[in-house]
Amino acid sequence: MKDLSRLEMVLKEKGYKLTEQRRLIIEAFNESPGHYTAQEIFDKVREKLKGINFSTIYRNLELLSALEIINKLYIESGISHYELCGLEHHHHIICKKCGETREIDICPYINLGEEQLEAIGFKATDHKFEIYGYCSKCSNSKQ
Amino acid sequence: MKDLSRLEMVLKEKGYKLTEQRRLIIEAFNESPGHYTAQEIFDKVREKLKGINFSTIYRNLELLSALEIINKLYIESGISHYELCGLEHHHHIICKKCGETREIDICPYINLGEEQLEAIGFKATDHKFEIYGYCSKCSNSKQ
DNA sequence: GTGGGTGCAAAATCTTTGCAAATGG
DNA sequence: CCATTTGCAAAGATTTTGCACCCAC
Repeated sequence: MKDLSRLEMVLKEKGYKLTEQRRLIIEAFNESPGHYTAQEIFDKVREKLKGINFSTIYRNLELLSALEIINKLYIESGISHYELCGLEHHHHIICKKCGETREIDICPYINLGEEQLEAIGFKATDHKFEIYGYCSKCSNSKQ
Repeated sequence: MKDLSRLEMVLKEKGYKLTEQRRLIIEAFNESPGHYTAQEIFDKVREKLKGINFSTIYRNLELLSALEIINKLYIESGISHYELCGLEHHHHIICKKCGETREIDICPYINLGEEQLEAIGFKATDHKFEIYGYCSKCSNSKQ
């Protein structure tokens, strides 16, 4: 369990308040590492605070992304996923058939020459690497 | 301009028909390389076939993705983008402030050891690499 | 107290689906 | 011909917004 002091600090610093709802949203992420949709976070938080509203979830996921407390991922289809920042850095492999997503700890960014980015004045802060294919279950029964 | 023979073949092979709508969708991609939203493709095609319907666009973008004629990208927020397959292989850098997307020809996959994938029986077919950060315009005026 | 935050309801946006009519092979 | 495809209309899913009330500071 990650402590909440950093969260409190970042919020206060920028003039945001530490509400019950915000604490519970972070808590939801803390309880099990991984990436979740807004819906999943909503469900988790509602177990503890039944009155919570969907718009509160969205507003805060957006805020927490802007504050770089969580990361917004665009893994699948049209649904945004979110994960806590500062987890061990990882990427994803995604099965094109069954949709299963797994984490891998290969990170190609390390070996990357950044000359091309520097040349155009781009300041990289973050990156995403995803490998698509067929998992062991699906590559056998592949159509 | 890419010729359409490959498209025709792939469609026929699987029992799909080469309709005016499908030709125009591919034509829209061919006219200028890049990644487009369903809306953008709809607008482009409608210039030539005013009766075309949005659901036709979506159904065919989905079909063409499944046939690996186009690629579905999840670059920004909740909006799917599509691009022709078989363009020179490239990846994207995306400005977190203004949303500008540029192509880069860095590909980290080449240097990648695949042992970890082989170990779990994952057959990779495809990958995506995206770098987020601030473009030269935005990194100056960054808040 | 006061400005930011929340719940609620409603709308906006993006995408999918069912069905009858049209059409490509 | 006839299975596939389309247009249309409607619904579904996800996300955003306006507003009155509430609460953390």
